[in-house]
Amino acid sequence: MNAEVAISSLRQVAPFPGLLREPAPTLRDVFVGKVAETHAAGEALIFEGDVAGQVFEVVTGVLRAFRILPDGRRAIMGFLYAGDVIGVSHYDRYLVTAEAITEVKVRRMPRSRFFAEVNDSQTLRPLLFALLCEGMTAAQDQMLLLCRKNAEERVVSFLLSVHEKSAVGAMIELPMGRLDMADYLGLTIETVSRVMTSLARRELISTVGRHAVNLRKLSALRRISGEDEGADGDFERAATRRAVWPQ
Amino acid sequence: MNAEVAISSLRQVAPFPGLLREPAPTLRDVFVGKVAETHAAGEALIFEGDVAGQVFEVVTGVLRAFRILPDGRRAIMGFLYAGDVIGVSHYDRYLVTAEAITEVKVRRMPRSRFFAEVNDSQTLRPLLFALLCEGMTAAQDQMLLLCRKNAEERVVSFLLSVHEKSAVGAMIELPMGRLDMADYLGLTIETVSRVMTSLARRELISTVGRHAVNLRKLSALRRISGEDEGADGDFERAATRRAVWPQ
DNA sequence: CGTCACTTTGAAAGCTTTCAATAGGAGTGG
DNA sequence: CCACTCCTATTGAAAGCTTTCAAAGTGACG
Repeated sequence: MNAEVAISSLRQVAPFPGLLREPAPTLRDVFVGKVAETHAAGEALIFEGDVAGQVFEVVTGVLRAFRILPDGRRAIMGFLYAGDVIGVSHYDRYLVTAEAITEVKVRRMPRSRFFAEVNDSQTLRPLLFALLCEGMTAAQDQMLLLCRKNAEERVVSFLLSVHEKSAVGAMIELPMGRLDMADYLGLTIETVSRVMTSLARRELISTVGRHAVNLRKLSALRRISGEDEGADGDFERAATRRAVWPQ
Repeated sequence: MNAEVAISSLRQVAPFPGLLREPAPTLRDVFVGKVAETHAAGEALIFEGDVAGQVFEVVTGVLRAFRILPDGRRAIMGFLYAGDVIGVSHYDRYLVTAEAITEVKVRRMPRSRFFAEVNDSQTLRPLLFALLCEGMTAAQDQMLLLCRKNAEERVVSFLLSVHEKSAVGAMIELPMGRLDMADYLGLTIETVSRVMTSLARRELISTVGRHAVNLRKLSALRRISGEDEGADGDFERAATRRAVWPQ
């Protein structure tokens, strides 16, 4: 498990993950020596609006980070996996609530110490910078998805992104429930369910229980996701749909 | 104009802008001495996918930063105002295309030098960090908007966010066209237009030409935006709409 | 003052949501 | 170990909001 974690963490930072074999420094190095604490599924580690005193590193398990509108509507900003860090911001309050989806193990440290250590280290600093850039890129991908993709494209894009994170053949795990997926993709639970059913009926995927999916036709799924260049697809439509962009 | 710019730039960085009176260091200090270049409306400064060799600082004017799906659908990730910086990332390619909406003046420098200078400066480094955090927060606000708000809430939220950036009474300027607003808010141009018309008919706003709006009833608009706590509103609905969140 | 591009408005269609009911899984207790 | 119960997921039908298609209106600019 630890090796897997290290690899996934590496990929976030190294431009060419395949080229790296020996252990490279990662942000998680700041947390060495801290004891890992365990939280049960459903527990919240931090609450939106609370004073942001601590920074956490996910060692094991998956969390959801979300914000809630006053009337109760929830939007999940992202899912946190091993190697991810929560609570990094220059605001004095947490911007999201982070809740365990599965049982999780995390290590924590005071935010002030975290920043001091990272700031003093010539090797750690670029890693924090890279982490923030990764986060920004993920956020932009998500904005593109929410802004311009339909329900099927959203679900397929999500499945593929999970696949990229944890590529073990064509099998992916979905620790989160359908409601989490819906609140992440800007859909309702029913729509997510319908899309999944439809994909399965077309044999593009097959569900294995509620929390695992077999991506049976990856290339077809990539085409559906909306981000495929359509190498074999119709070039015409792509060129004529919208006149590139207005001046 | 310069004074205005400095103020808006300060707000982005200082936790308590009201407390600062004398010139504080800002990221733009890196660009002093660089000549400002002018670009006409419609011109692109950087292209998504191009090698990211340069970092730009907006001196004057407004730009749009966007990504495009293979079939031509466009999503605007954000609008860039004076004091904003483009091209900062640890990827070697630009992630977005940045196009001038109005005539703009920018200052540029090689990315490598930008990073070297920021990295060497004890005062500049936290400013870059703050900039990234600001960007992350804006992205999360946008994800919440795109994920869970309806058309009217989106448009009103946008108008209010512009108002916060450039509060000059109740008047705001919208240098971008309706299509830009639509591609930023995940709507169509027609829907944006309809919402604007509806708001005007209800006298919550009044449009002044195409590029200026008078926010006539700010508190009502805040209530509509979806983010209002509803101090005077019905507390019941907020509490019962969704059972907080599922375990 | 005419042209062109952008915006507004209308009507119909479509996709997603809402409401409702059934089905399925996981955990608990007998 | 199996039955029961509860929570989550799936499915169906109708409603609703936004989009699409189409046309008229408005403003900027040469």
